[in-house]
Parts: sequence; C-alpha cells; structure tokens
Amino acid sequence: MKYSKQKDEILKLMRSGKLDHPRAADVYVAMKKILPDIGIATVYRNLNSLADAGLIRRIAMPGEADIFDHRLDAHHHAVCEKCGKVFDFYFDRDGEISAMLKDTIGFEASEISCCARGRCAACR
Amino acid sequence: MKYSKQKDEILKLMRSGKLDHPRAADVYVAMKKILPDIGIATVYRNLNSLADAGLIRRIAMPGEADIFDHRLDAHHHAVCEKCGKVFDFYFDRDGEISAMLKDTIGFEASEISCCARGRCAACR
DNA sequence: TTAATAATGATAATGATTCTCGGATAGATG
DNA sequence: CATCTATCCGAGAATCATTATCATTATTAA
Repeated sequence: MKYSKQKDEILKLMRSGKLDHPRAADVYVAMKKILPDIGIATVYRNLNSLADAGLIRRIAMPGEADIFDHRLDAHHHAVCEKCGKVFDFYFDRDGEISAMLKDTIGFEASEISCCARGRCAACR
Repeated sequence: MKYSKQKDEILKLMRSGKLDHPRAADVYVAMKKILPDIGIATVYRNLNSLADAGLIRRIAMPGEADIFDHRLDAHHHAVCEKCGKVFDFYFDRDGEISAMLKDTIGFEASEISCCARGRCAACR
C-alpha cells in the first residue's frame, strides 16, 4: 500500500471520531473541506483499502448504505428507523452462535453481525 | 389489496418452497416460466405488497440483494461466502437483546436480525 | 534522475430497486 | 349487463450505492 495524502487524511478523519458511523458519501462531504479536489472514487478506494488493512471497518447495514467505523472491537448496531442514527451495542454471544452453527449444520462462521432496528430514545 | 393472477401466482410460488431464499431476480426468472409476460417491476411490487400484508417476509442481507422468505417464524440467517447459499438458524435471545437495548440506551427494537457469514459444510 | 508501480479524479458502467406512464382489469354500483 | 373507478400491469426511465476504466500524476526504490 503506497502512501497518499488522500489516504492519510481519510484515516485521520476517521480516527478523529468527528463522523458518527459515516457512509462513504458522508466521508466524501467531510473530505471535500479538507481536500477540495478529492473524488468520490478515491474515497471509496481508500475506505476499502483501509478496511482491508484492518485500520477501519466496513459494515454492511441491511437495506442501507454501508457504514465505516473507526472502532475495531466486536460490537453490533441498532438503527433508528426514524432519524437513521446508528448506536453501538455489545452482546457477547457470538461464540455461542458460532458453536451452535458448527454443531448443527457444520457452518464455520467468520463473522456474526446483529442488527436491531426500531426507535431510539430521542425519537420516542 | 386487489386480486391479480400475477400476485396470486407469486404467492403460490413462494409458498411452494421451490425457491430457496430467492432474491427478487430469482423470483422473476421462475415466474417467467409461469407467466412469460410478467415484468420485473410487477415482481417487486407484489413481493413488497405481500410482505406488507405479512404473507411473506422481505429480509435485507448485509451487502447483498434482499431475499424473500415464505417462512414467517423468527429465525436468523447464515450465508456461505463461497456458494452464496443461505441457511436458517434459530437463536432465541432476541428478547434478551431487546431488553438490554431498552435498559441501556432506551432503544425500542422492533426487529433484530443476526447474520452469520462464513463457510458452509459443503464448501469446506 | 529515472523507471516502475500504484494512486488519482472524472466518468462510465453495474446492479438492485423504485418510479412513471399510458393502457388493462377487478370489483363495486346502477 | 354496463359502466365507472381504483388498482394493477408491463416497459422503460430514474435513482442510489458502488465499482470499473482510463489517462494522468505521484510515490518510491534503484
């Protein structure tokens, strides 16, 4: 992976935590203020390569655009159907599910993602 | 909801269980054999209205096309990253997750979906 | 400095899904 | 039965997220 200021700035932006569960388009908008000539393809490319390198995570959300997360620990997501905000939550039964899948159907899980949808506190 | 032979045939096809976790495109291909003049928009429209009516379920799969399920009971899905096959599995901790979300962040979950990805028995 | 390689930005292409349209049809009413 | 109207249909355009292509530029190792 070769250095580029685009990649560097994207990683810094992600790590800053200024963006909350941003989609690629959100990162693009924020990056435009830092590097006005950046293209959307470069944003996608770099988010993908940073994710491949394990420096950030790309998370597929059912029915919505993927989000990118600077947090690397195992956690799940709850999405408010009204405001769209994404909340992190912990639920450490991944091992239990993996074991069950292995025992019952011989399925070797590499990743387990739980996604809750509903209404957040503010929207109720 | 008005009757139409397209909707009727789509529901029959779904209920027959001949299709395994089909995407809209799969339903379209199968329906072409039954009603050769059917259009893809009609397939989407009817799958959506049948899902709205609670007769089938539309399930968003992270990173992939939505699938439609004739099974109405609560279950989760495991997707093989190699062959793409989708497996059903049960894991009745939904209530536990709901309660935790409610207690910790005041989030009222209406649906919880867990999606495992990895390798199925046949692909290992 | 140079040559090889990988990254860039613009834009075209893709895939899934929805929207729009004029025309057809189901089902209620007279 | 005749008619009316809401809903549905099929075709194709439009949308959205994402990836691919390509000519140009920047990085890096020699």
